Amino acid sequence: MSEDRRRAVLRAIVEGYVATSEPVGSKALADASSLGVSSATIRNDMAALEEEGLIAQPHTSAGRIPTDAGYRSFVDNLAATALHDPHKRAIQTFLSDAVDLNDVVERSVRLLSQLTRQVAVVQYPSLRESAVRRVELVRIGADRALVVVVSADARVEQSTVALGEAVGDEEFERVARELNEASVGHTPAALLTSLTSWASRPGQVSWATSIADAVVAAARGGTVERVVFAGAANLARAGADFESDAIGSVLDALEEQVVLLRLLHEMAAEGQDIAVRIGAETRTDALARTSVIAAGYGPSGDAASLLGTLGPTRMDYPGTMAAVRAVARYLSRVVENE
Amino acid sequence: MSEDRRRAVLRAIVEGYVATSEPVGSKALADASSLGVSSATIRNDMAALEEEGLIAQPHTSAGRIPTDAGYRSFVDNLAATALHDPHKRAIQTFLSDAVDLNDVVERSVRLLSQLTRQVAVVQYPSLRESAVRRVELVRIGADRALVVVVSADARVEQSTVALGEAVGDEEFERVARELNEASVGHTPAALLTSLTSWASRPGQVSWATSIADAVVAAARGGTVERVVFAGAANLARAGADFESDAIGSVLDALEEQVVLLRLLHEMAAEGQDIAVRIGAETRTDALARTSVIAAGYGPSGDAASLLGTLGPTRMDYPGTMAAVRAVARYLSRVVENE
DNA sequence: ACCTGGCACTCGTGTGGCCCGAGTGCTAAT
DNA sequence: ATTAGCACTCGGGCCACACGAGTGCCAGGT
Repeated sequence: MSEDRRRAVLRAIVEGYVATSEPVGSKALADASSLGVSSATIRNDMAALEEEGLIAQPHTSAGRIPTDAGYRSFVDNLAATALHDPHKRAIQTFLSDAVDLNDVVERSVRLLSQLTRQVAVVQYPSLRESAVRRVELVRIGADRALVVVVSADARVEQSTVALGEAVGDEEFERVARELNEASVGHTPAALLTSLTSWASRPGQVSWATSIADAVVAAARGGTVERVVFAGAANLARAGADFESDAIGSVLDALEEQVVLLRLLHEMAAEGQDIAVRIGAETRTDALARTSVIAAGYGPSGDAASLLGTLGPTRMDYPGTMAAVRAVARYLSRVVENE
Repeated sequence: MSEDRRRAVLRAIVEGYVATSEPVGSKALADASSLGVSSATIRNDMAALEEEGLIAQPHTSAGRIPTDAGYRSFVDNLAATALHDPHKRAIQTFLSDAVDLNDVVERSVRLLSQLTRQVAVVQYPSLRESAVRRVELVRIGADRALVVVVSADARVEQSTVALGEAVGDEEFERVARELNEASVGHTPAALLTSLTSWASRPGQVSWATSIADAVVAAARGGTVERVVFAGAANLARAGADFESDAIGSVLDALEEQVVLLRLLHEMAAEGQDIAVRIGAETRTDALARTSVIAAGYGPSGDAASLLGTLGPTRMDYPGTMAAVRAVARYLSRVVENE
């Protein structure tokens, strides 16, 4: 009862079930697969695999399907698969046409959902450590101002501030100048101290604090975590794998962002180049029948943001992982050049 | 055979079917409803309604359900319904906490989807006619610049421009100053002429045209039409009304934006305060089994943007219409004050 | 002219019984 | 350790049947 063959049987079961979505039996395996043994032998192996909890049978007189643990074992014993060439080219052409960061993210998420035929998720690049390049103060009406913060990585964040009193032009200009002096070149962390001291300078205008707060918030703005997703339709298409109200729960979780972000963070913390959560491993009720595959991306080495896919546990893991890896790599490159 | 009673019967059928999602028969109507006639009479009316094409029976021995035309007639004969008080309050509290335009839109779409238990759609306010308030040019690297355009209605649009050559600081500053002089106060339309002449001024730097183009595009940027949606899960929940791959098509259409935008435009063109498209009236294959309810919103009188809901044709039209109307009204108010 | 009670008819759905075959586990032989 | 053979299980498909909801129509009443 060679250990190797048992792994091969498991792999064949996973692949068969993923391909047909029907439980696979020992006979079919013996006929179709390249393991040169009889169905009886395979049955013995299956019994062992079931003992280990890697496969299960839906009813007594049916074939076997992988359990979550079975998929896990399958994934862990997986050699990295190369992406198909046409897919590679698709990524290049798709992403190279993007005009700005939003567009890049938007395109990436669509692309990934098309490549994998799953729900794709891309977290906006988080720009924790980028310094402030410029702060602009623009008047709107007598007692309101628009704060625009441009960061070193070409992100623009904005917010409006109520000044609380009518302010004259010269004063406004002066404050704007001072504000720039106190802000430019600082990271969000440093900003906090430098602007607090600026705002509490003796004789400072009363609305300086509001402005300072707004600048700090805006500079941090890039840190506000957002995810975009695409391909929700693919969930519905894989309908056979869910009862229809389960689809609803999954969609809810997607819109809920928070849940998904927490999960992505946990996965990032594991520190591999690509992370896979299968079924209950997501530790999220709504996602109990789904798997999430995620990879980090970002400027060289610093994979601070995440992207990935979500789909039924019965999915093509090697192919999806290859696509996620590839898109993450290309996206890193694009972000770096921006 | 009074015309009035026939309308009442139709209304009762619609309401019954919407409530129970089961075909309603003559007996049930006679018992439950307040029309004081026997089931036989109702049967006659039903036969007439069926003749008119307003109702149909799924099989011979079943009750009747409304056709698209039946819903249409029902909606057309509808008096405006008031919104429930708790809902009214929900709208107020929900929207008054918003911090900026993005947030307002985001909150609105979620709110609307919760109120109606349908998919909600909000088009970003289109700001065609707002003048440029300020243009900022920021350097990124030696030969790239970030163009930030702030418009009078406090929108910020940005894009990056390749300059094509390394540019010195003083020159850069000078161009930035000139650019502002030539831009500020102009509407996008006026910008086009003023910036073209500026860029073709004798002795002008070679990259002036690229910059000018970027500014014009950014100023127009508010016109880029985008819709956001929320509540896709509600579609899945109403699963009984769709085969599961129909849900997929609808989700595709939602992500496809273009289709939806075209539809919303058509509806806006009809010029009522609220527009309803039922089933095939959407003239979109993917939406053949759904209805769309849309209303315009925007600064007083100028209802230039749209918002609405989308759901199965079997929906609560009066309630949904009331919610759409209410959110449109509140959103108009908010946008006006911004 | 309109409404109503009655009655025959249709047909979709739910139920129970049946068989078939895929797939298994076990055992004995190689 | 592998294989062939065999008895066994059980889910799904099929058929027949009865039930009942709902209809259409007609004749009689107001």
